[in-house]
Amino acid sequence: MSHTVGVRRTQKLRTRQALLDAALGLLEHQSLSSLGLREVTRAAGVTPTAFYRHFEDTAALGVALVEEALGSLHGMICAMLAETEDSEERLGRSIELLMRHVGEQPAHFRFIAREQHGGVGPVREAIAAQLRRFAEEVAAALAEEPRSKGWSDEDLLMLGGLHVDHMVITASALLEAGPEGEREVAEVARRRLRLVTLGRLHWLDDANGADTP
Amino acid sequence: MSHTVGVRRTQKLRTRQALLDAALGLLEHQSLSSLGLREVTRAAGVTPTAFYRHFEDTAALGVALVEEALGSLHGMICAMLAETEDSEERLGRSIELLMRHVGEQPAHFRFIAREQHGGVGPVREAIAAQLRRFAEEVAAALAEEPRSKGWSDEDLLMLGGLHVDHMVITASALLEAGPEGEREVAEVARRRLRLVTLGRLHWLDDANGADTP
DNA sequence: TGTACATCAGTGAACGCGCGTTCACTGATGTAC
DNA sequence: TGTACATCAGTGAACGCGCGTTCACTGATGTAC
Repeated sequence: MSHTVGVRRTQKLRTRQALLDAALGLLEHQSLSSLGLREVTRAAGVTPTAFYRHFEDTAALGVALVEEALGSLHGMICAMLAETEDSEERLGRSIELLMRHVGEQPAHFRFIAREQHGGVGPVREAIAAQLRRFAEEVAAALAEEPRSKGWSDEDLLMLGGLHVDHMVITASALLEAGPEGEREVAEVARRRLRLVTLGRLHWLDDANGADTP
Repeated sequence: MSHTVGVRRTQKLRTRQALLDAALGLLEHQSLSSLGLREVTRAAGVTPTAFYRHFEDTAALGVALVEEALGSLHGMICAMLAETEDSEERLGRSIELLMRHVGEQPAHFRFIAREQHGGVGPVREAIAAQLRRFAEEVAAALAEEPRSKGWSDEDLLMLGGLHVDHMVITASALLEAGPEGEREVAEVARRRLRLVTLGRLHWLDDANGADTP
């Protein structure tokens, strides 16, 4: 047992995680571009200099947080797709699923919503790239359904993106509303989703891309 | 001519405007929660202490910026409603209108998109209140249309909110895309809008609120 | 297994800097008579 | 119209503070023989 799976490596990862957790907590009430390095290390219980063993600066930490947060988002989307075959009832389920995930990982969703259009370029780009990937996954899942017959890849991607954007907006609205306003936000989100689904059903009736009167 | 419309008042307003303009410029590459008071006064060409003659702190300046930015947004929405009676063709026009406004006032749209979910509570609330008002205006305008017959106020508000959110998202995407990606973003936005409009046409066909199989 | 050396995560002191805020001030603008 | 006083937008010096970053360090963990 020359190295019991690397005590040093383990401890280093533990500290790194403490930094990420501390940062995520602090980001509940401010945005990344105002997050201080010393503030994070103080909350994590290490010296300021230790920070540099893990990240170049707070922007790099932000990018790492994107990876982490979108892990939970990805889990959420997979669960959504597994439960959903797009009937009205399951559509309601997907909102409930989102509510549960937001309740369990509020900080992750808040971080994504806040930094999606935030002031730190690299983080914004990382989020955009991941959300695009999610939109593609949703589009691929939608393509499997019978009612997507005749749909172009382009239109499926458009629809996937619409669902992803709607998810982020709804998550943010749920966080903003708090427990008391939750049900109302969910109800409106459900109706929006129903509207989109109705549009989807009639997408091919119409001349589609045309601007006929 | 004891007071030629108030030289003092005029000059004060000029300085105030200089502070707002300077801040809006600086906010292109950062978010409000990291904007410094000295940074703003430096860019505006006054001493740091002069700031306090106009705003209590940078958060208050942010709230003032919301008022200003949403003036141009409001103009945009009125123009949209004036040109729009919801035919497919006019729907395309509304996107072009948005592109023009975003091109003319990029800083205002960027500010709203960035701070809508940003780290400064009072600003977030001010934006939310104004966007809700806009959603109501859009809902009221939609209510006037013949094809809104049978729609409940609740559903009209839901649709208005969907359009407002879509507008903000599209504006942000246009800014992110820059001149070269602009047309593609506009095309996707147009298709999303068409999907929503199709859903709207068939909203009452369906049992509406029901979860029938 | 035991020893001698290398690695490196985290420390603690020190630095220069820009921050937000206070204060007493100045001098142009406004007001009263 | 002219004069004497009040107002107040903007000044400039000063403050204490926390920031990001540097540096030489310590001592537990890892490695080679």
